[in-house]
Amino acid sequence: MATALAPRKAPRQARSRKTRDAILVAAGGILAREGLRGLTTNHVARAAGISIGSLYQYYPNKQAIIGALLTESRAAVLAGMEAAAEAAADAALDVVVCAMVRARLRQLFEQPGLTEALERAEAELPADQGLARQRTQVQAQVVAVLAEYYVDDPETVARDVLALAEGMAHAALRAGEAAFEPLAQRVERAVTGYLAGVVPEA
Amino acid sequence: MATALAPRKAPRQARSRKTRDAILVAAGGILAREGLRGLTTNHVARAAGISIGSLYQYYPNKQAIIGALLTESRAAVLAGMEAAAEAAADAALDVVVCAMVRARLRQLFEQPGLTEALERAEAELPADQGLARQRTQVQAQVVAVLAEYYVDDPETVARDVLALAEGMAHAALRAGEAAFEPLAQRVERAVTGYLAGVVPEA
Amino acid sequence: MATALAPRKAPRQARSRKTRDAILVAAGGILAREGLRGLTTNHVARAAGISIGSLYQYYPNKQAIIGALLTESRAAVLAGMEAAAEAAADAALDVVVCAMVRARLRQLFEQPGLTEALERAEAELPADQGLARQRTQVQAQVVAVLAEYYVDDPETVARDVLALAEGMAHAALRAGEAAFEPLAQRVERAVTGYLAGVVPEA
Amino acid sequence: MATALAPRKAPRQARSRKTRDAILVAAGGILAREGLRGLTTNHVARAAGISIGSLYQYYPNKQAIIGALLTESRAAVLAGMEAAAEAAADAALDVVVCAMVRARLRQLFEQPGLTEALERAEAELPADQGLARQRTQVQAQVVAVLAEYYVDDPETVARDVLALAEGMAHAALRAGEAAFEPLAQRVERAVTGYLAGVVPEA
DNA sequence: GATGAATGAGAGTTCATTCAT
DNA sequence: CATGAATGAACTCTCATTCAT
Repeated sequence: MATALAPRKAPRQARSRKTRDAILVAAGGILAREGLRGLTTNHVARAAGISIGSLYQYYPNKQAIIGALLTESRAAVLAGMEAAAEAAADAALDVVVCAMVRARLRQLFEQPGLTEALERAEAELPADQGLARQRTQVQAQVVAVLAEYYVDDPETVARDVLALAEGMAHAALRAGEAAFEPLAQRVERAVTGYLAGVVPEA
Repeated sequence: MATALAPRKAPRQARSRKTRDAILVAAGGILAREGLRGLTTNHVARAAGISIGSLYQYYPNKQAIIGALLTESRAAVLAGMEAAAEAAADAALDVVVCAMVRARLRQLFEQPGLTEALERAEAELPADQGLARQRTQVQAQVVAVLAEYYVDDPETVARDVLALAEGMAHAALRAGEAAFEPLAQRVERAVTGYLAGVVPEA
Repeated sequence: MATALAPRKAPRQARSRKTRDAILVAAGGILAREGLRGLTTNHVARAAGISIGSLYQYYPNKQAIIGALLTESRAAVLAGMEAAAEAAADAALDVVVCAMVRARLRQLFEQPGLTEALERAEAELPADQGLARQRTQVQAQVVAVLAEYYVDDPETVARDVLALAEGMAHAALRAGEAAFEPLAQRVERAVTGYLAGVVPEA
Repeated sequence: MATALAPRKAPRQARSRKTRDAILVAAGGILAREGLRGLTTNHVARAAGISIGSLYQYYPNKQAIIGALLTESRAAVLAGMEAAAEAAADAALDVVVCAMVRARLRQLFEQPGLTEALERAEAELPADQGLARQRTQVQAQVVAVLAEYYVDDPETVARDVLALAEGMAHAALRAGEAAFEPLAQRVERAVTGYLAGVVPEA
């Protein structure tokens, strides 16, 4: 009964995969530039250089496109954060967390506007289990690290850290900041300050 | 082409003002409960207990309603933050800033969902000068305080502080947190930590 | 979850009622002339001399229009058959039944094509309780009479009688027969013949 | 404008004929199960285990498939009725007619749903000469018998008899009757009764 | 011949907005 | 001023049909 959010056909052939990706790229661009209001299926199809019928061969409905965009976006964060966590393994807690946060920030900077628009879009979407799970996974990755350091209430801490970083990044991007490093350092200050009251004395 | 966002007529008469407010209350409730998707003009009119025709006597279009809601919301923050700043006058920088941030947080908690939905709505609206100015004013109030303490680049600092607080609050509310004080203290930790690297030794 | 088939608003004002009826008349005409394929909402609106938006103020969806048409059609049969049954009260069984059948036939002749098209349309519609109940009522009226005469298995008999009459009428109309009486008499012959093997000796 | 309803190529090769039949079987099944609404060309192709492109190699359009289904169905009736008529040759008029009617009923019972759906489908199709002729042939076969017995207006009688039988059968099937014989006997009663007023004393 | 990706006209439906009453 | 019926552009999605591979 719940609308399927899964893409429609597995892209076995190279051409198919290209079309599928072209749709996502087009949709992402529109979403970032014009917001959810501008994201009409016809508009996406035109921007992707395909017909509306083709679009619906790849995605069963508009939500599925947004869902795929979200999935892709979150997979990228997850991958980035995982890599960062591994690279910083065995460092102090705040160092590891900051590394993960940086990975997240980098993504926000690479697709300015898109991530924010996507999250706004998700809020307007009917609730979907798959998407909810994905949203949790990003946080869960931070939780895992925090747990290793015996941080109390790691869920809340992870949520706080990610939320403050994202909040700052969105505001900075909206204000026109283009440089990554200065923002990253300011975020790190906030994160470190926040964590100072959380880390057990070890 | 630029649609006027100003309300249509000055509410000189008491009845007019009441109707105007009823529209905003109805719209705000719907926005908080059902998101931008559920906010249709007919729906608002019905919820406000008036006809669709009357609604358009008070607001020239849907955007104007959202604009009024945003204006109202921001006026409340401004008032709250101003009061907080005065009450904490002459205290240490972080104390004053935290007091202002608390005022902001309190508003977010009082209308959970609405503020967030309102901001999402604003992002989807065509850019409007008036609203942009308002957004700046909230930040400007913090900037004014920071400047008194000779903080460097007060615009960025103000933006950062507000953004991290709002980010954390939204995440907490979405996660179902209902208690104000715990969140406020966590936010203060982040703000204080962030500010520590900013305050001149003076 | 099941699509509502009920009309949207009660037509209190005369104008409203007129529009509602105009929609049904237009839809009925199209259905009779062009079949379900030709029955598009835009087509109906145009034929009714209203805008598509207005159409949807009166009926929540296309099915509801078909449903209303069916309801109207069945109400007419029911009324006609009831009147016929009363007028023929106390007559012999076959006389009463034939009177009812005639009432049914008369309706089929008055709106040639429509009844048939409506039934075809109903078959393509998702099952709806309300409609199913209505369909039963026509038969139930015959059952009631048969029961009074102690006919065995009145449900089957009623179904048979109505079905043979309708089958003959549809075929006759499709073949271009325009005169009512000759057909009615042929149907009566079949009905009487059929009933002869059914009536208890009394 | 008049779309050709004839199949596209003569099935000279065995494989061709098999594919052609597979298409019809698939289409017939879908039509019986899901009605005209469910009968999409892509759906048929998938159910037949071929590609949509291949489907269009065998039938020039969707109507042609329905047309072929109707042709097949009617050929079967014709054959059945012819055999029945021969087997009952020289019997009394009503015996012969009833035998033919039984043949028709048997077909309806063998493919419950399909024949009815097929007839509904035909009514929604644009009028086609070929199909109209076929429809006449079934009737013509009864006419031929009636004529032998010097029945007056044999066309009308044939139409009536077939129509009442089909009407009763469709209603019975829709009501869930599964047994053939009881229905057949009821139909025979109606037919015999009807014919009683028709046969010349001769 | 077979395939299935691609096409696009057109269907159902919504909703901001207007205007006669 | 209030009402709410009416409007129609715009949106999502389907499906018969084509055509390059």
